Amino acid sequence: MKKTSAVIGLSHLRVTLSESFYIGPGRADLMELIAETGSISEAAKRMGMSYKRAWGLVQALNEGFGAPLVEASRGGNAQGASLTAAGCEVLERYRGMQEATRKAIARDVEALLALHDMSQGK
Amino acid sequence: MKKTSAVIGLSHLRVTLSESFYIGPGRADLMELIAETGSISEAAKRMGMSYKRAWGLVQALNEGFGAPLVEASRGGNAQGASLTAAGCEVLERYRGMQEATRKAIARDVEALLALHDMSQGK
DNA sequence: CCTCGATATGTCCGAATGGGAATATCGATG
DNA sequence: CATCGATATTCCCATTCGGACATATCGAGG
Repeated sequence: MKKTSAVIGLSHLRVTLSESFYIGPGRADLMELIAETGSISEAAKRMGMSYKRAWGLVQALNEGFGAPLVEASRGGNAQGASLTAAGCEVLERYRGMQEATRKAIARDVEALLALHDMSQGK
Repeated sequence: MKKTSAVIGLSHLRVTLSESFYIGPGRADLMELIAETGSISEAAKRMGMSYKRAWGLVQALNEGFGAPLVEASRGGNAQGASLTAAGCEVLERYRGMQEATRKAIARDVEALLALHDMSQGK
């Protein structure tokens, strides 16, 4: 069984911009950790995924968007990764959309939780 | 390659009610088709999935929610499937949340699309 | 020119996913 | 009680996904 986010309410929001690009919770979290740590491998470790998978996601982000969202350089002391300006904006917009969605669906979530509890006789 | 919904903008909204239950676009579509056709197998066919998979999703819905959302009966002329009252409400609420989310993120989606086009020099 | 740390990339393999097909089951109807 | 249509359930197998591991690569600094 795959571990599902324990958050009650909005758990997954995916926004598609084109046939080849979308942004969802996993990609956003990875971008955020890359921004925080300055490293793809460290971000991968903190997300509990392999470097290979994280690197694949970065590829999907960059190639899918058509312009780099994550920039990485190897060698020397400048090695590491960071978000481009476009990457930062995509991430910020996504966080904003998450929050807007939470607010927009809050009442329905409450109603569903009530229905859920009632259906189980709690 | 799995066919991804071609819809630009909101493409996936998943709402988690408990550790064992969530409702997302695929499950909602399946429930809707079951309500329309009165049959799990026909709904599966229209969604382009196997009956087995559809049946598994129905199990996940019913067992995960803790109360039946889809009711099925076999034998006789009453055979078929339909949504329970709770199932109808879950579906309607989900559709409402989808619409509320689309409205809530519309401006951000527009901004991202503009950024996307600009980043590609279009 | 050697080391070091992080990126980049390929290979191998186990787990999970899901389809296809076969089969069993149910129950009203004739 | 035989039929029929749809649900319920079980095998088998191809494909995919991703982890583990091994290298290769880069480039500043000692």
